[in-house]
Amino acid sequence: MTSMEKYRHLNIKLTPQRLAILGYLEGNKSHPSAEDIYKSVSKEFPTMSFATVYNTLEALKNKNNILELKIDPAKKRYDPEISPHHHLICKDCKTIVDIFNDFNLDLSPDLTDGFDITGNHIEFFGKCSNCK
Amino acid sequence: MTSMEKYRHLNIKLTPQRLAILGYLEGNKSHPSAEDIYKSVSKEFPTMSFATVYNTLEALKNKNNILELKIDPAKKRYDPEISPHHHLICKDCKTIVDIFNDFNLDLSPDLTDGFDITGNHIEFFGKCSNCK
DNA sequence: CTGGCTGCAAATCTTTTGCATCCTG
DNA sequence: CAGGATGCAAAAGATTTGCAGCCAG
Repeated sequence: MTSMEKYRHLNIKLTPQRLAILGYLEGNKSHPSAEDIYKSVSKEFPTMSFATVYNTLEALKNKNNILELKIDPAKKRYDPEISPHHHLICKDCKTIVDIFNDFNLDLSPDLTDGFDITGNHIEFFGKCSNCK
Repeated sequence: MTSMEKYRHLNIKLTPQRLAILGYLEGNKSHPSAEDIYKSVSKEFPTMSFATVYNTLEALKNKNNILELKIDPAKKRYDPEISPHHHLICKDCKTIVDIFNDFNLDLSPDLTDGFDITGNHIEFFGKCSNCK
């Protein structure tokens, strides 16, 4: 299957830049920032601009093909793993690891202040083996 | 008890500006941003600067007197409630509500990639009664 | 007294936007 | 061939920093 075929279902224009970004994200477990993506894809496309990176990330987010993570207050990070999961983050080096455990997080309605709850996400924090 | 006495244990210099910020935060459940704090305290101290707000928030964070929330990617928000709790956020208006439920979030060590886990935080998201 | 704090302004960093040109569908 | 995408540069926001003068302890 060509990459064009693989991503046709996204219904977005598949430019070479976008295919390069999609290729970089595919199976990527590093939870990269926009700058990480820019730096990597720039090697292949030296004229790549940040606007294109952000534009593409926005499009992919709207198509539910990636998640935008708020875990690092300094910058957004992106996750191509869209099945429900949680995250474990190193307080020192900000490494992020996926956690696929299933937890029961039901809330009794009297605690939810009238909200309709549509989802949840757990952030575990600690220190990774490298930083210990 | 004067506010001086109330905050002496923080072991930071208690300037009038800092006391005003502490007073604004005391019992505040709105999870304000630095700008919210600046706007409010500026009424009392028209020469207040953002540097002082950030400086004070940084000091309080280091003294474990407030939490810095990453819930809103656009800006940091601060929480004077430091006992362990979780948050419920409205995807539309970004209102944040505290959730004091206790959840069992143990992770088997084979999932934690060698991390020492020191804490966790659950973010519930949904739509508040106002935005529905 | 003196080291930490304040206020102001400039700098930094991430993300967004305007616009002319380009190219996918 | 039209509308969306690209690249560049400038703008926008939030946060940080440098520094001279100030004041709480």
